[in-house]
Amino acid sequence: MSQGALPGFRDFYPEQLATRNYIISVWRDVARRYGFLEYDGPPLEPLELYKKKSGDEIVGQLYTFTDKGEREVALRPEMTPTLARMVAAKANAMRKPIRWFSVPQLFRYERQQKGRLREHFQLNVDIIGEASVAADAELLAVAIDVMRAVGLTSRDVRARVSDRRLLTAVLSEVGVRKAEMPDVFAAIDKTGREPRDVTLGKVEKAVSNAEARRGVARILNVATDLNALAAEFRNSPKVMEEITHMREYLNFLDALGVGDWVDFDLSIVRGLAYYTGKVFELFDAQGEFRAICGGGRYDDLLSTIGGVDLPALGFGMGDVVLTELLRSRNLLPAPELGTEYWVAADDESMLPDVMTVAGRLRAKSRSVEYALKSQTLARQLKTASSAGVRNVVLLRRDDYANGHVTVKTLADGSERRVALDAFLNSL
RNA sequence: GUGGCUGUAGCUCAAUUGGUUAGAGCACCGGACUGUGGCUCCGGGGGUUGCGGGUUCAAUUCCCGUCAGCCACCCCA
Repeated sequence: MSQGALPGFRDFYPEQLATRNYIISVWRDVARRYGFLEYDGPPLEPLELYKKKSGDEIVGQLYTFTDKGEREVALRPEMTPTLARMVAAKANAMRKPIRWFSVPQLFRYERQQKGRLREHFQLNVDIIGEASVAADAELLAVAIDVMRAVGLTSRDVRARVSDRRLLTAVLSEVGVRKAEMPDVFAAIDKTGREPRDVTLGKVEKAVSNAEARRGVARILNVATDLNALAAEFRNSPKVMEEITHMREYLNFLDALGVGDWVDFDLSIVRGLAYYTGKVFELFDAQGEFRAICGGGRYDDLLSTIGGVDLPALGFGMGDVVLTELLRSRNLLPAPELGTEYWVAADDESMLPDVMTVAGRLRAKSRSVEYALKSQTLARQLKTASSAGVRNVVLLRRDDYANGHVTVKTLADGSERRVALDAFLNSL
C-alpha cells in the first residue's frame, strides 16, 4: 500500500476538487452579492500573533516550528488575527465599515474526526468599524444566504443566535459573580449536548452562592424563549435593554428575508474567548453534523492585536461539514464534463489532420481531445465515449480532402455531415 | 492527549475449526464481433493480506506492538 497524505490532510482528485471549487464559487458569489471584497494573507504567521490573542495553551493545537531564521512560526489556524493586523495597519485610511471576506486554508494540529480535519478551507466574512446591530444582522444574512445558494432550506438548517452581553446581564442579575462567569459560560455552552443534571452539576461547582445557582437553573428553562426570558427579568433595566437589542436584531433578520431560519438560543456561547456580543451558529436541523458555521461580534480584538479600537464582527464557515451535509442531502451538483469535442479519423495516417482540426476548435475556445497514438476508429470512439465527451468530429479520408467532416453526437448517435469551415464559423 | 472498533487488488467484498500457487465483481489495459462507441464474449496487468514481532509443522485467520482509518472524549474552526 502506498503512502497516503498526512493524517488529517486531503488529496483532491479531480472529482473532489470539482466539489471544493463548487463550494468556494458559491461562497464568493454570495459574498459578492453583499458587497464584500476578497483579501488574503500569508498561510504562515509569527507564532506570537496567535499567542497574543489566545494565550500560550493554544500552541499545542497549532502547527508550529522554528524557521531557518530562528523565528517561531505557525501555520494559520484562523484568519481573524491576520485580518486584524492588516486592517490595523491601514485603519485610518479605509472607509468604514470595512466589508471583507477571504477563503483561506487553515491548519490545526488535532486528532481528526468526522467533520474535522487538520486542514480545511473556510469562508471568513467580516465587518469592521460598525457597532450597530444592523451589521450583526447583515453578517448572519450572508451565512444563511450561502445555505440557500447551495440548495438548503430553513427546514434543513437552523441558525441559533444569542448575545454574550445579554447572557452576562442575566447571570449577573441572578447573582453569578464575574470570576465565575467563564465556567458558567462553558457549562451553558454544552447544554445542547449534555443532560441537564450534568450541566447543573457543573454550575454547582462553578457558582458558590446557592441562590445564584437556582437563578442559573431558571435561566436555562427559558433559554430558547425570548418572551419568557423578558417576563422573568422584566424588573431589570439592564437585562431589558439587552433584550430590546435582541428584538431589534431579530426584526432586522426578518426584514432581510432570513427570519424563518433563526432561533433564539441563549445557550449558544461559542468557545472563542474574544466574542463580546451577538454570537451565532448554523446547524443542520437533524443534529447529525457539527456546526456548519459560527461567528459573532468581537469588538475588543482589534485593539488587542493591532492597537486600533474598532468594533468588529465576523464568521467562519468550513468546507468539510458543509460538503458532508450536501452529500448526505444529495445536493452536490454532478461535476461538469470536461471535454466538449473529440476529433477522430478513420485513417491512422491522418493524425496531423486531426491535430489541425483540434487546434482550430481550440482557437474557438472549445475543449478538445484526440487519441495521441494511432488507434482504430472503434477504439477512438470507445475512448471518447467512456471519457464522457459529448461530440466527436470525425474525419473521413475522402470527405476531409473535400473540406467536410462528420459531427457525431454521442448521446443519441446522430450524425451530420458539414463543411469544416462553416462548422467552425458557427461556433 | 485518552478510550473503543476496524485494517485482504484502485473500489466493494470472499477465503471451510489456523492447512498447501489468497479469489470474485466493478474499474483499468488489450483483443474479438473483419475499421462508428455504449451491449456481449475473451485475455491481461495489479496483493510480501497496513507494517514489525511472537505462538505453531503451518498464520489472512490466534497474541503483542506500531501505523492508519472510523467513532466518542478533550477542545474548538
